[in-house]
Amino acid sequence: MEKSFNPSKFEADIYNRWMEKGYFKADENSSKQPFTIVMPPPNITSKLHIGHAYGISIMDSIIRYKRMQGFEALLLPGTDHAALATEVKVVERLASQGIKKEDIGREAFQLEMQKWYDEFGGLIISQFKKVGISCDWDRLAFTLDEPRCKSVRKSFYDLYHKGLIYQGSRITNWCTTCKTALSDIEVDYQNDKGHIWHIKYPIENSDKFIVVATTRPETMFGDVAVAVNPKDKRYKKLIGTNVILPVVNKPIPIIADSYVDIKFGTGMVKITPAHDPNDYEIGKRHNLPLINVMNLDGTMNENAGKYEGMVNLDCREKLVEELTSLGYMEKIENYSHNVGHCQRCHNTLEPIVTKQWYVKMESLAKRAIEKVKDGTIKFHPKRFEKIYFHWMENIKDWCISRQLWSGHRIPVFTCDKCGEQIVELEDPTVCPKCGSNHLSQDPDSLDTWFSSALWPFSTLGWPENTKSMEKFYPTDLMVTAYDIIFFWVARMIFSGLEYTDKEPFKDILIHGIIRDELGRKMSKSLGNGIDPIDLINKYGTDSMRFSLLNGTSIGMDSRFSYDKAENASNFINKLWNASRFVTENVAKTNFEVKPLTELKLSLADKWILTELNQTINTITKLYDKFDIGMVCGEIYDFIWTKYCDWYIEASKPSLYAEGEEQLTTLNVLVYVLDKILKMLHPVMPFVTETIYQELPNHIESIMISEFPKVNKELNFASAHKVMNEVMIVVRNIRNVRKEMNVADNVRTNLFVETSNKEIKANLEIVKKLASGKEIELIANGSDLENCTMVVNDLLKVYIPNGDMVDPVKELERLNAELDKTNSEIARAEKMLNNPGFVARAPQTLVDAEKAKIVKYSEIKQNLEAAIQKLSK
RNA sequence: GGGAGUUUAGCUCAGUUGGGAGAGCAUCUGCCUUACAAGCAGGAGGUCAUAGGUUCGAGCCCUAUAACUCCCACCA
Repeated sequence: MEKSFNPSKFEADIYNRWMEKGYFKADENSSKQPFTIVMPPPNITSKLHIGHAYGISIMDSIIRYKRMQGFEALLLPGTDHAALATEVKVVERLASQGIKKEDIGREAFQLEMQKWYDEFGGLIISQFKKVGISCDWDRLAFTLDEPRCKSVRKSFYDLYHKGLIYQGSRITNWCTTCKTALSDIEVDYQNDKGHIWHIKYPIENSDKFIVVATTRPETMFGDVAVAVNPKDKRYKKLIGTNVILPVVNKPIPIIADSYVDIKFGTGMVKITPAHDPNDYEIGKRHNLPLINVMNLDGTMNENAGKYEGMVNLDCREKLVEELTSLGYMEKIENYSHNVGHCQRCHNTLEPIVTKQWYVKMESLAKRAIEKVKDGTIKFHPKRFEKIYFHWMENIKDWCISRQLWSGHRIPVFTCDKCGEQIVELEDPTVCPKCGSNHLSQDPDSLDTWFSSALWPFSTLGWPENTKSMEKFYPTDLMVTAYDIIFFWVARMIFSGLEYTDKEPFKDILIHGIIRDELGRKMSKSLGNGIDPIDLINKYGTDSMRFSLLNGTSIGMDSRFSYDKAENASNFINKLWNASRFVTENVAKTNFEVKPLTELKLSLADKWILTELNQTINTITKLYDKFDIGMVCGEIYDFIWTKYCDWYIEASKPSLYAEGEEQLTTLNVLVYVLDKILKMLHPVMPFVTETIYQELPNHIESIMISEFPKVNKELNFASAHKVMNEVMIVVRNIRNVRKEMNVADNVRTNLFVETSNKEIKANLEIVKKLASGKEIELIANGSDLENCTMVVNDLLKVYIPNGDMVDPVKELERLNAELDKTNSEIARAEKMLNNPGFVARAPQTLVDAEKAKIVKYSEIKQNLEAAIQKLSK
């Protein structure tokens, strides 16, 4: 093995070999139990970002674990066309060349979209491969490809004919830049600073006036009433009278509606049903007309009189001037309030009444709620259920039409002659009602989330009854960030239940987002984004994965820092060097693999094997809980602290001996390393594969090896306990040496007094760990002069002081030890003297406290004897 | 306005059903000990946000308070 691990040298080759061998493929004809994760398809809007890398690292770790456990593991990859988001990008790109999409027309524009998809789709896939994900590339899906078009068509067809899709005119959020309607959740609210204008509306046939406040004065051309609260005593008399709309000079009635807040502003609200959702509702209740004053591009229409054709904000400015000059302006105040913005282009949205397609949500939502309530679908962490329920229980009909040229076109055809609406699985050519062949298709596209909602089953071949559907559906796990619970998770759930009659997945793992070092969201405008590919180039894929995963807990955000990447990199170096140590010693000897049960194991061997079992047990549970963050921490500790710091050091004496002892130790070293690599492989696929290939008994690839299981034959509880005590003594000896200012490179003789057979048989281990020069077993150390003593209940170790130790200091140290021991005894006694504790605490705990008293009393005696001797 | 989350070492965060406060980084001391100085060994550093309560026992459970973060709603 080389001196250090060089990721860039190995990774691409290893990945290609895995692909060539077909390890990533999932076989629908397999008899193994399936485990399926369908990957959330990234938008092909640009390249991979760190959030993708994080999510996919979680998924890949889980899928590799399941594969090693013998599941037919499928990680299904794909990409999303993200109609609006991508269209915005393509429009921007064309604009930079001075081209408008209208200039080139729908068909040519779609070619531009295709160009974009080809360019970035390929890039994203190659980047995913760099992250090392083991997905079945033969199944690569795209939300806009042929099979997915069929799924979309079928689902629309079904919903339409069940009467769950309808067309209606109502007020919707409209982006005047993107020139499309948006669904409610595509609106981002921002607190914008603006003004609130207080405008006088004269009362008809009177010289008095009322005052209404508005943040959008230009909408007054659409005013059809002024509303007051029916309980508002100030205005009771005015209800039913008219006010004159200034500039327009039209009478509108004062109406009563409980929606109006008496305390807010003047308690009078101008009602503009065509441009405000609340006014729209009030208008409906009072049968008021709708007066639309705006064109879809944000300019004013004929209802704005002389302002027709003017952009709304210009109109606002001019109108305010006119109102002021005519004396209608009461006052203008600064005002900040939440304003809806387009999620994609960030432009201010205008609520406008348009004709759109909607999905009726009530029945769909009901079932989707039930399946989470009854535990068929589980959220991890569970608290995200609440967010889901809240949204589902208050859901409004879903606006699915978008006035875009990209994405899935709405498959509704209308007969130009008789007006018949036709929705079929294939494009119709003649009208089934009148036979006319003059049919026109709805010009609009579907919300991109309409196709995303079908993803868990459209990717498996639905609506065809494929073998893959049979084998892998319902899928097992969905892994995604909390920010798309509404957009995606909720919609997949009701869609899956509606179309396939099954839940689309059993478990949903919700992860947090990766923030920057200061805890800020990564964003283009802040320029604080971290490119995962840069990280891979600098630290390697395994380090990147580990730095994103280690120490995270599910559902929680985490901060990225280069320290973490450094730490991961150091960890790999540690593992690499430990492996080098093992394999080089294997190479030096006549190594042969032997079953460990046939070997005479040392105390340290038994200890590490018992620790290994415990770690396997813990890690398996953590993987099963999808808690990859803890998996990383647990295995990090096992490798670094247990295997390297203790076991490898303890193994050296017998390793440098020859014969049976050496062979045994090497076998244990190799055995444990093999398990380590396998446990770590799901998280760090490349370095583990590289090292694994150096092990003497390896198979073709670690990827297809079996995940470690607890081996009960290799559990040594009592040896484990003894070794733990030895370790405590060793630590104490090291501690004493420090206190006595013994340099680390100075070795001292050690005299050991013990009745424990295991310790007697493993003195070399103690010598090695405690920097001993020579070690000798003695029957009774009380005769030894001028020694420092370290005690435990199992053994006493005497260190001859030589000239360098100050007896006064040693006395101080022993007294401090004694104090500590006394306080331990006092603590245990206090607990045992508490009748409540003895009566109510579990017996094991009570016994443990009693045992402590015995143990520490023995230590106390030894310390007191030593102190007495030294004081003489 | 409604809801959720967070608050633990200087920093980033773990902490399983309540049973002696943990890691990484940073810091201090000593070591080039034949895997690793990207390392080893040993320290120091905490009123677990605050105040109550339940309990033999609370970082963990309950109640209130404070600060920060996020989501939903969108009062002109």
